[in-house]
Amino acid sequence: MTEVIEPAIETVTIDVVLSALADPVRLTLVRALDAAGDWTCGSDVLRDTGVAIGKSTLSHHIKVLRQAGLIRTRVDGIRRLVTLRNDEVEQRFPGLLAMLREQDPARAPASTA
Amino acid sequence: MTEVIEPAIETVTIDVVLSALADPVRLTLVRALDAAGDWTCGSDVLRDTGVAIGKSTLSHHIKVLRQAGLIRTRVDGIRRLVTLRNDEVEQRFPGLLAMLREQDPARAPASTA
DNA sequence: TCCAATGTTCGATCTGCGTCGTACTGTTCG
DNA sequence: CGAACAGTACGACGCAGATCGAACATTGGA
Repeated sequence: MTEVIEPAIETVTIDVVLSALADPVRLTLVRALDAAGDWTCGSDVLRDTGVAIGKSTLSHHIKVLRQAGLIRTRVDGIRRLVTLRNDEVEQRFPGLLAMLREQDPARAPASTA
Repeated sequence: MTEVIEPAIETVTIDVVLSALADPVRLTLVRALDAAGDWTCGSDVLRDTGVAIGKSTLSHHIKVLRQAGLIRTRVDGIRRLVTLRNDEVEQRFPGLLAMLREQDPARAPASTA
């Protein structure tokens, strides 16, 4: 009941997903949520990633990601918690999240030699 | 020797690929090249897909796709032939091209019921 | 009830980039 | 050599979207 509306995963098209992921800020957010693996406060993600944007801009990006079917928002008292729709995205677009995880600048690359 | 310079597939990042595929025209071009499966003249792709853009714009998009490591350009006499770097892209980003092929509006969707 | 905290919405601004037209390059052929 | 063809390079224009600040909404607690 405390979930913000989001599209069913079957109705999500790859076109919209690609547009959503094309922005560097949103890509960072998705990667951070993927790394967190659990419900996370939006502003906490901002702090963790070091992305410097206003709260209205963050709200905008979260909205885009949610409408693209990539994340889910849950109302928890005073704050909104967000999470990656991991399994659903994996089911609809197999391997997509793995591609984002690879070459993530926030994680230490394998070839640091 | 008659190949236009292109990045090695290992140096291609998912970020750049996502940005390249975020544009609807470029997405159409990639899908058309994927469907063609062989060296194709750029202007022929335009005609086949029905995309209405000027030739300088087409040249721009082809350049973006090539720099993103997705396509290859070969000089053939007076014209330039382009092709998808199918195997390399599949190796680096497994499943990516399949995602684009699915839900391709140019191909008849499976569920036309 | 009043206030603080978190996030959304709205309007305005500004930058990036998709688009076009023209000029230019390179190739083939007469 | 010169003309026609295919594409590239470059500068300019316009629009979509990223960003911000301020006002508003909602919840929790004092």
